[in-house]
Amino acid sequence: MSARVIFHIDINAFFASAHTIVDPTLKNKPVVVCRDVSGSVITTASYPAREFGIHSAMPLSQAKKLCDHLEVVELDFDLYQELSERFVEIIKGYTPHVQQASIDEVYADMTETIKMYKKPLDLAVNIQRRVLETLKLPISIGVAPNKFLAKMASDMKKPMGITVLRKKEVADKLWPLPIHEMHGIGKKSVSRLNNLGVYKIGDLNQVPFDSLKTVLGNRTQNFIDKANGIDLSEIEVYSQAKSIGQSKTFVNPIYDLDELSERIMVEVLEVERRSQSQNMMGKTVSFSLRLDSGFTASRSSSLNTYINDKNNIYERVMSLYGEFEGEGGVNFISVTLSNLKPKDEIIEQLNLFNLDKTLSTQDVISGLNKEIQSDLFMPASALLSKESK
DNA sequence: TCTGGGGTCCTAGGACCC
DNA sequence: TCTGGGGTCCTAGGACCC
Repeated sequence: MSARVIFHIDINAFFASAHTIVDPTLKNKPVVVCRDVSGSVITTASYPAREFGIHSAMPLSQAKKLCDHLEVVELDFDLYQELSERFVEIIKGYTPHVQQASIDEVYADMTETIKMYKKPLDLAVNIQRRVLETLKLPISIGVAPNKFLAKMASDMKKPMGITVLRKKEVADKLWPLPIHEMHGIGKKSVSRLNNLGVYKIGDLNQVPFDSLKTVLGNRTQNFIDKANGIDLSEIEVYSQAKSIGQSKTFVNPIYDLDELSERIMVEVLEVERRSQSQNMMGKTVSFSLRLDSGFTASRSSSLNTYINDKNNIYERVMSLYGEFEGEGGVNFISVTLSNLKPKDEIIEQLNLFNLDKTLSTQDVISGLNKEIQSDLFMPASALLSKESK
């Protein structure tokens, strides 16, 4: 197998950059994106803001102390979503092998595309220029033989960077990096790895495998491989959502059951709207909460059928909440539908099961057949009693 | 020091089946 | 009745990422 050419493309300071497009007067100014209320924290800081030492996750109050002429803009997810889609479309103009990794980054397999350019770097420059011209968004590009190295490369030069990372450069460019910069290693793992004497990525080669395994578990070999520039994972073009969830944090804890029920319904309605607009149905409903005591917990339950309507989701959620009712004020709630499947596939399966009954697809969809209707559309209360038998 | 909201993946125990 | 192994699904919690 010949070497692949993988690009990791990342929009720089995406949310802040997005608002600069809408309001060009923000250009080159210290801008932070977050809710402008006391106690909020910064989601994204523009590069000029970063020069003041401001960064994401910093409390807004602290940022204002560091920069007295700081511009604060509110989050606008519709704007980000639209720009994100247009960004992905541009990249898909270069290759069909594109994986969207998050709202502001993609992986793209450019192995074939790159043959049409004199120098590999020309392609990266071309993409960077096109995204800047058409969307006014600055991007950084990492070019490498696999996804992991491409991701690490794109992080090395920001904003508007292009970084090529070859496998033979791993010892020079990857090993000296602090272990926390390794994608997939977070705070908890960093301190535990430090205890083993692992401070830099290269140190993963210096510690016995069994010691590393106490921290990294089954992924130990995977991390060691990555530290040595090996990553065989594929670009996943057709990835569909695995869960759809909505959550809300309350400034003032909620004690009143009626009010809480309403707040829960708000999240349920959003989950319904999003799953229906994506034509997805789910088998598992999860509910989690945090009490003002700091107690957090989650409960989930799986049905033997797929749902995506508010009544079923809500009844399930409320029965999951029942366990915690009266335990104290509620600070945070989250409603998630998972075990998802496209509605088309569910209908197809139902048709297969019911071939001998000569059902038409329309019968199934409109729920004319009572048996199917009972499973797909019965209220949650009925499902509950049915399952508890 | 958990601030906020959207996710994914892993772990470990239990139930159940062959 | 116990011994032994393999696999899947469910559930709760945790780590991590953007």
